[in-house]
Amino acid sequence: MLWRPPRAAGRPDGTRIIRRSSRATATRPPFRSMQEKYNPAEVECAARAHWQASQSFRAVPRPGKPKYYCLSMFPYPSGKLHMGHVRNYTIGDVLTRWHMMRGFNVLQPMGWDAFGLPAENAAIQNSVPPAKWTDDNIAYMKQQLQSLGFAIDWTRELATCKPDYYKWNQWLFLRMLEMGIAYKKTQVVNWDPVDQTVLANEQVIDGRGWRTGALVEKREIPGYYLAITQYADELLADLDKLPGWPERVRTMQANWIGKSIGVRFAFPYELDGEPGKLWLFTTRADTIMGVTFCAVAAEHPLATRAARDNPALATFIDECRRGSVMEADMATMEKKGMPTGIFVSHPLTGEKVEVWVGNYVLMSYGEGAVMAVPAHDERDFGFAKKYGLTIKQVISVSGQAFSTDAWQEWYADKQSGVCVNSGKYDGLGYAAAVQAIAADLKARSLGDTQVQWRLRDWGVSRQRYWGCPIPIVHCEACGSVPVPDDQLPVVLPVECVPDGSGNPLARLEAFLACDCPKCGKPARRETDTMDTFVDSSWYYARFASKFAADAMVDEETNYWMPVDQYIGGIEHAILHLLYSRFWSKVMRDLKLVSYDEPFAHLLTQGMVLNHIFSRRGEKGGVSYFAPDEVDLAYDANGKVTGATARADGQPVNYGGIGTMSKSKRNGVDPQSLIEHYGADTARFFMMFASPPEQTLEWSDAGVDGAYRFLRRVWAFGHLFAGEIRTRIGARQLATAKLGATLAGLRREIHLLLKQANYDLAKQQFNTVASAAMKMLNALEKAPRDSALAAEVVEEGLSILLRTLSPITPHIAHALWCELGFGDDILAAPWPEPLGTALAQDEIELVLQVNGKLRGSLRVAANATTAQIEAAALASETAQKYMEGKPAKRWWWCRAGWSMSCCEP
RNA sequence: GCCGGGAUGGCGGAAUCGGUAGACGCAGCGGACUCAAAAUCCGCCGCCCGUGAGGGUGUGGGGGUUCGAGUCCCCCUCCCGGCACCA
Repeated sequence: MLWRPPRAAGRPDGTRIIRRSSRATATRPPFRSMQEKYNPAEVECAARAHWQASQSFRAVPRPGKPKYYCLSMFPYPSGKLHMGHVRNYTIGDVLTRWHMMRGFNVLQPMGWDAFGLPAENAAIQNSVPPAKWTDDNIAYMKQQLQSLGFAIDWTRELATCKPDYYKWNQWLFLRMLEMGIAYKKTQVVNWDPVDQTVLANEQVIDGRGWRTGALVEKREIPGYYLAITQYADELLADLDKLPGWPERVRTMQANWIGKSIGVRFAFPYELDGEPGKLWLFTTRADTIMGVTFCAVAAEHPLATRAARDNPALATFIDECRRGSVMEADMATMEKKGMPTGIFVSHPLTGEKVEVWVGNYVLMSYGEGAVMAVPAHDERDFGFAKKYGLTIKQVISVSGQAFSTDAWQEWYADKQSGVCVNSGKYDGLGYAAAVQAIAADLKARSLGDTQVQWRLRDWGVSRQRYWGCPIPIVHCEACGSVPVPDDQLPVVLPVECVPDGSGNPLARLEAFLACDCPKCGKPARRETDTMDTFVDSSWYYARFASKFAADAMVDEETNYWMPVDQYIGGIEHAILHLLYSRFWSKVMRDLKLVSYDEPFAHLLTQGMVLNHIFSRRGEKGGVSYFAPDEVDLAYDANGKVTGATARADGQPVNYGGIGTMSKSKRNGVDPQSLIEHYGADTARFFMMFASPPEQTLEWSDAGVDGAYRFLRRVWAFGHLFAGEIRTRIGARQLATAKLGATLAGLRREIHLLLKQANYDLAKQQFNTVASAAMKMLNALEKAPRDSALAAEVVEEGLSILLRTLSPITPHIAHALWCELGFGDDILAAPWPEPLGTALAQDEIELVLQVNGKLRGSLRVAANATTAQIEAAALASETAQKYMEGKPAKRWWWCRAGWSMSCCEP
């Protein structure tokens, strides 16, 4: 869809900015024709028309210019833009435009993460096909994005729900099957027994299905996995290749991958006359002599066997099946267990150890069994206390007394403990004990050291309709057969309307029926679709490519990739970013791309919050009030003392601050903001209110302040055009000697510019906005009575407009043209502070005595240390606070100012 | 529960390498302009004591290092993100 101005104002050719007054002033220079009042709608319309006409954001490879690929996480088309999007994309746009002005060849694309659950929920609610709902949302949100003036190359737009995109999900999945990376095994899912359907974790509320209220069960079904663990070593090691990522994200990923070296070993047993081995893994082999029981998962073969002739245990195992599969729930739920009556032998002592079934042991993790050392593991300790099991101390820390009464932190200490009650291992520390015990287990062929990863393989099968079909055909004779490349894509039918009771694909004969690619006989298609994280694992590479019909990516990808700056929410710190890194490495191993890591620099932006107001209803329910439906009362200090609903004047409760959400009614619609104030105000407030990585609190008053500032910028431009600019004669600023006032003003502007440039490099945009405000404050107070003064102001204004332009591009563009600085501010060079402007004759020093601030001192900028010390000692401050004693020590701090100190 | 992060006036936040805490903005208070209002402009604004000059105190709480700590170290509290099927 082509860009269309939302209103009729302005001309699409973009050659002139303001039309209304142009007839009366047609013969004057353009800067004299500008309107006195800031009219954001006109200004923004015209600026966008200019960018559209000159194809300003079309990105093509240009050898010889440094490239900059700036990518914001693409949105899920949920209906309309929310403030989080506005914030995310404004950050990206500021970086994009800043780099454009600094001579980079910039690519900033945009697209749609278009498969996912909300489309199915909307279908259930409104009986709209997910495809239609999604397409409508994309059209609306695209128009919203365009009205915000982002410097996006829309020729590269893509949506992951379109066959020309997801074909390549399927194609790469088939390559992964060939490589042995994709494979099939059972997975545990949430099962709603009433709707007979698999539920997502978010559809399980307090252990019940969201629609039916039925108790959710765990169910094992087959599914496809991607062996991300084959890349675990590289994913961990390559974190060191990402210095442009926040330290905390790298730490989170490293912990998630979770490399640990431990011991995998077995407890031998004999059951039903057959010998067997209970395998398990531990990182605390040094405590092996303290094992008093073992625990297995409810689905473990030993548990199943024991339940055969133990109805109580069978009931307990059944109970374990109910409940959520989420790790957070598993970790916080009450630990329960039951003995199986089966005993295994301790691999080193031969002692009999009983096997229990524990609801906290996961079959899908490790071997589905754990050794229990109640004395040195907090969870085992609680479990043993609850069921009266033996607690045997085998680690001691000198000076600490062990007691089974209560758990103490040091019981689990690896650093300072040594083995006790452990026979030949007594006295050994952690590392030595693990080594000795592993060697002994190996000698008995009952175990060995093993590297263990916390990271699990990525289950990609989803029993849902609105996703990318998994390209597999099920044939009675041939089994699961991959769809041949020349039959791709397997197209998802777009007319289905899910109703919440299972996947509609499973009932759609037109989709299901097919011929087996191998034997040609009638067969059935796989109805599972792929996790939507697959879609978002490689979209950045497609953006950088020419969208070829016959290739996943082409050569151009290697020009733009890796992404120089990736921007998105901190909530994606682990899964999306890890999956993308993994997918990139697979593509690299297939020689599709030439990079190891997809994202060179990462900026994780904080969430957008707003105030929450509520009132408890007569029946006990809580109703929420939107912030604009509430009046606040203040005390004399400006502190909020209460709130009342505008509708009825009755008090409402202030519920603090929280993420914007529909249910709390505290969301702010970007659309109304844009219509009311314009995109520049929205963008400026977003950048000014807090630094990108922190949460941002919404404030209507703050938005007003941003709007007020932009009006002042406009008014100053008008003043400059009418009064100041006419004073400028022969250009003399480069050579003239400025008086103290003008030199001070010029120095202030250049100092602010220096700070703004520093902060841009740090990606701290709130202080860039604040520097622009300070520049305007200085310019408004500036003398303007001479040609030289006018020239200083002109220079300052040109710096201000350029500093502002990445944040508020429309108004900066309009004023730049109107005031005669040039045709296109995007083509103007980014300003740099001048040494001559920053120089000063005198500097102010601060005096501290014993670390306390006591006074200040002005000295010549070129004064020597000795001169400054002499002046400091002679100062009133020294007389008063040093009581005539000589300074014992001096400290000199940062350049530009310093301080001194004496000790008593 | 585990992993990661955060806490500075009435509010959002600033303080670049351990060196003037509170820049900039919002809210509030006082004033100018106006018939009036809006808009705009000027001034004040951490807390306590003091008429004032000035003094003390202060960056979630407790301890420590240092001439000097919002910043570094240890302990604690509260809040937020993630926990593998929300995206």
